[in-house]
Amino acid sequence: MSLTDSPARPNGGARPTTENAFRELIRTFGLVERVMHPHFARFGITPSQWGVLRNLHRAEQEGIPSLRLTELSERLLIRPPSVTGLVDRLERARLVTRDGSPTDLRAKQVGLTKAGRRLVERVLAVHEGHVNTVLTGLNPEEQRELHRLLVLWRKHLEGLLDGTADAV
Amino acid sequence: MSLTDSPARPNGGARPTTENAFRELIRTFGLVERVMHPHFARFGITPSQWGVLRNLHRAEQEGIPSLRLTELSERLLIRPPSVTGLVDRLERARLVTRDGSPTDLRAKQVGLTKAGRRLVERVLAVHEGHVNTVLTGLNPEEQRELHRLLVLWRKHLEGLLDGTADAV
DNA sequence: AGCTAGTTGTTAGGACGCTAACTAAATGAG
DNA sequence: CTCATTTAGTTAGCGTCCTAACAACTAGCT
Repeated sequence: MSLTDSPARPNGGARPTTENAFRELIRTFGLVERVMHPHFARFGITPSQWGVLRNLHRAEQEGIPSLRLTELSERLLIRPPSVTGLVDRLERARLVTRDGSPTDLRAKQVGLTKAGRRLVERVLAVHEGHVNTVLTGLNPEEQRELHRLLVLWRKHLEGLLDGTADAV
Repeated sequence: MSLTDSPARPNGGARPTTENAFRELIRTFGLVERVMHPHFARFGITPSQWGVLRNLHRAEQEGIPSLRLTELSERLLIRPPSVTGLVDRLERARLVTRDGSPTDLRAKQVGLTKAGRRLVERVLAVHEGHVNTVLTGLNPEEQRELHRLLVLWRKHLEGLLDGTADAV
């Protein structure tokens, strides 16, 4: 993906344009990805696959044994065709099952297998520690502030997307 | 890539784990991408392709008429094989040229075509305005603060990547 | 009941990123 | 000079995401 525009480029010491926060987000995201990828690779899965497993696991803990593809799509913020492929690979790895729903013959119910559940628990056992490592560059107050600003920005972006089909 | 883990999930008002800033970064990034993609699509290019064109244009303005593939790879923070594909498509679209270097027969010099240069200038004419729109959700001070925190975090992540081959 | 309209998921095809493995050329040590 | 090593770029193959188009099914209106 990479919306990357250019690297640090000293900028000759001139006008720090409003574009800086923007670029920094993109670069930081790339790094977070690079740091997290090997973390999950140790368990034989990708970050995206973890998203699916984690959501199924959470649902289970709320007493919901399986989720529909559309439901997963909404939770993961990706389109249904992407979920299809993701679930294909997880199914092939025997980590999830995909069964037709009895009440709605179009829908598919995706659920964890025993192996899938075990994997999630193994990952969770070290996950929080790892996320903390990733975030220790900021103290708790900075983390809260960063979170606050990102939420603020995100709300604004959501407004942009909802409002404009494609206004300049 | 979507490191997506799950959506807002009210969290029942309980322990706001340190993971929040983390998740918010991922979600905000996804939105930035969704907002920027159509912006570039209007010009028939993708955000990644813009990265190439913009860097070539910047180089030209510094008196450097072309960049090598490796140089592009470093500036864009992506691996050489990805640059190959990117340049392939830009070449097919007649926006850049790829010529062998006379001094080093292995190297390829990538440069803007006339059409590529025109396109960059057309994009630049509206680009800053668009970036500003994207960022108006935050006032200037908030933008600076967000930038500061992201840089802080990024430095930390870079340390993690340099230091550990794969420590837990 | 019957027909239209909307939903659910899939397939097809494209772009982007990665690693691993390879070719061709430059470099450098003996 | 020659041979081993390093560097530049490409190819092959995988995983992720997207849009467009489609099949199958549901639902709602008459």
